[in-house]
Amino acid sequence: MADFPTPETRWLTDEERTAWLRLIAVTMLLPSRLESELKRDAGLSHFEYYVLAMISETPERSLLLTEVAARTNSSLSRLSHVVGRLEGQGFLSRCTSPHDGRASLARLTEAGWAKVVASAPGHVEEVRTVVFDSLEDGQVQQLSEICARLLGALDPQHVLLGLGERLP
Amino acid sequence: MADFPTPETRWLTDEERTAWLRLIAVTMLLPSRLESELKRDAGLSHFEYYVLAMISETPERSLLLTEVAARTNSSLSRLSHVVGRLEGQGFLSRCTSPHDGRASLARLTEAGWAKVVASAPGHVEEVRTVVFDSLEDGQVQQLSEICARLLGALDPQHVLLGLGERLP
DNA sequence: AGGTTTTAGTTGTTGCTTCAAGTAATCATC
DNA sequence: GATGATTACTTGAAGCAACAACTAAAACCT
Repeated sequence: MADFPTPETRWLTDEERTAWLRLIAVTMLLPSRLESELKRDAGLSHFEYYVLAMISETPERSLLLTEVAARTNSSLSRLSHVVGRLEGQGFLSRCTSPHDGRASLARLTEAGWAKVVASAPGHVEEVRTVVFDSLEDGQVQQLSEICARLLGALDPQHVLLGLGERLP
Repeated sequence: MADFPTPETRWLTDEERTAWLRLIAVTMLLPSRLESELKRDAGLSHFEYYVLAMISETPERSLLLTEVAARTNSSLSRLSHVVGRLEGQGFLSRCTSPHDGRASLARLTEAGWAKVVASAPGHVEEVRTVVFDSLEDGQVQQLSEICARLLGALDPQHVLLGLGERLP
């Protein structure tokens, strides 16, 4: 659209272009692969699994919705709908935070915990087959470092990795 | 679910786990970043842009829907809806293939070509800021190689890169 | 204390995606 | 050269996500 005032487009080199096409292909295929594996084996969407798994890793097996939303890069609206569904299926329950009347905690039920325990191995196996089995030893470290740098641009506060607030 | 016959889950090492969390964060954030940039600057979804851009790169500025679907990892159904919309906006037109009465060609209109020309620089700039400006020189090559390996598992036929059929 | 602002979450609408079913042209086979 | 199978797409219904508008609690600010 507004193409004129721009000094000059810095087009991609061939090397960059190839890397880009491959990266974009990965970001298209990887989510849908995980999606269908989880749907088939656990009856959950990847997002639903991710929410349950994240809550399951806390000591109390409960998390503030705001916190879940931040760590999953989801809007509170989306999360509210999804948590409503998961609650309807009996995997978690909502209760108002004792410290803050606005906030609600999502707490895993026994069924929810069981669901995670049952689904995790298959999911990890899938991750292993798709990602790590394909890579040489050194490449895991390389991938990690590269993604860390990309996240520096995509998520400067590192909210998604749950490191949002590291107190001073 | 069926968790028993599995020999033993091969859990992720710490290094792998970190790499995995970062990779998954990237696959969550990168698409939505491109999505909002394109929506804002060009009024297109990333998928719509990708379809137009892919067609624009052919000599005739036209492609079979099947081919587009394969290269974008989209179902024909999804593509049919999207192409319908893009046609409604005047960015492309459909016509039946002369060689195969079942197949249809999507051909860019002048407006469609203009749209791609207008949107591409901003999009490339965004890609550069988010991805390549963050990386050291060697890392572009590393990323490219790593993604190529992942695609080996995700897309063994390399359909997405448009290399599906290399005739004998 | 009172009023504004910010934060946390919910709800409803709109639109895109997926899924299932259907049509029509072509290929394959006998 | 008819019949069955496959391929290429279309269509309609259902579900999920994005967006906007709303409620309510807490924090902030004199």
